[in-house]
Amino acid sequence: MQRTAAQTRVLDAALQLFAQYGVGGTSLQMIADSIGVTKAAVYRQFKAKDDIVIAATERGLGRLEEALEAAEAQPNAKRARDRLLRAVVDVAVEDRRLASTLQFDPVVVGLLASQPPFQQFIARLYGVLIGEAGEEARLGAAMLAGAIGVAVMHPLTADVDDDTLRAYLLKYARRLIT
Amino acid sequence: MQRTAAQTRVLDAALQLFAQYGVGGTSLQMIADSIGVTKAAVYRQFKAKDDIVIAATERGLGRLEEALEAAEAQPNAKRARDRLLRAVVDVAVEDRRLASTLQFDPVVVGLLASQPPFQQFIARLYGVLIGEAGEEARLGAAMLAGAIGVAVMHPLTADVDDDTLRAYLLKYARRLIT
DNA sequence: GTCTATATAACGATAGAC
DNA sequence: GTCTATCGTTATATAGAC
Repeated sequence: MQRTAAQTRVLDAALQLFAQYGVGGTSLQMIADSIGVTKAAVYRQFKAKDDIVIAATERGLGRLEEALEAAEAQPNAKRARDRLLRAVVDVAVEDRRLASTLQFDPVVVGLLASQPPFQQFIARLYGVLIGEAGEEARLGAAMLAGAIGVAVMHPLTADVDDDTLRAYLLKYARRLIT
Repeated sequence: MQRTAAQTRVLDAALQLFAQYGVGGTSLQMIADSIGVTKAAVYRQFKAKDDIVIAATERGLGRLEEALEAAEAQPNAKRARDRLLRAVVDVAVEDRRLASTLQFDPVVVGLLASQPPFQQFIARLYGVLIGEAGEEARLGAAMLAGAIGVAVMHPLTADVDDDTLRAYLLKYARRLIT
């Protein structure tokens, strides 16, 4: 989806506020104030608050789309999984706060559950990461999702630089899904 | 803190709604309706919504208090850590949805950050789990927190029974902090 | 402890001028 | 694309009777 400059400004401000206050704790007034316009100007770009949440999520997950397609085209399952895992870690580290907002915010979770395209995307992601595997593999994947999402924004890791964080995450992540 | 029966009814209803809709998405009207009384009756028990959130969190973390004290009294650091880890996993599994609400809800996180007693409790918890260790141990602990919190409520693990979940969580958890 | 009723503020969202 | 002004709803919270 191609966004105008005004829409991009709204999304940038919204994502920052969502990460800090949660989606439910972020009002359109706060978004408008943060950009320096009125609420009406924001509504001109997105006709409802839900649309802002959805667009923000699309932008966040969009960065994984390319990596997912590449992984699905890779015939070697183990290699596909490893490359996708690397992409997931990259995105999470690069956008530390966004990662946990999208994964854990109750409003985002509830909204995404009602949007089939998102469910399908997530299903494809896990399909590559754990295949059609059994109980133990599913549990490992669930722990992996939480481990990455939380580790990148946890106070304990706030002073860890990106490269180090990436390296450790990959190392431990492989322990969880191998 | 000793609670009256009326206060307990409020907390029970609040926790269930918090887990389902998030704290920000749960109004006092919803809590009152769920109990079958009016808002005014709820305000009689807790003078503000924040107080309900704090009391609910206290009750959730209170179940770890005893285990934490026992662990701190244990001279063998490795054994102390393992016993505390077991208690954390037990509480998380037993109250699957509550665990992630308390850890990840933006409102809870923001509110707890302004309550020194909670910060101290969390610091004590991590103190036993990772000691005064370095970067890698801190990162392992952060991943561990996310892994447990997410795994117990993830759709991928919804059909895994408690005993199996506990066993797997302990097994993988030890891979993260050893 | 619970009720009715209300104060006050903020929310999401829209109309219409510029 | 942004503004002022406003609608209708819901939120937190309180006063006072029973």
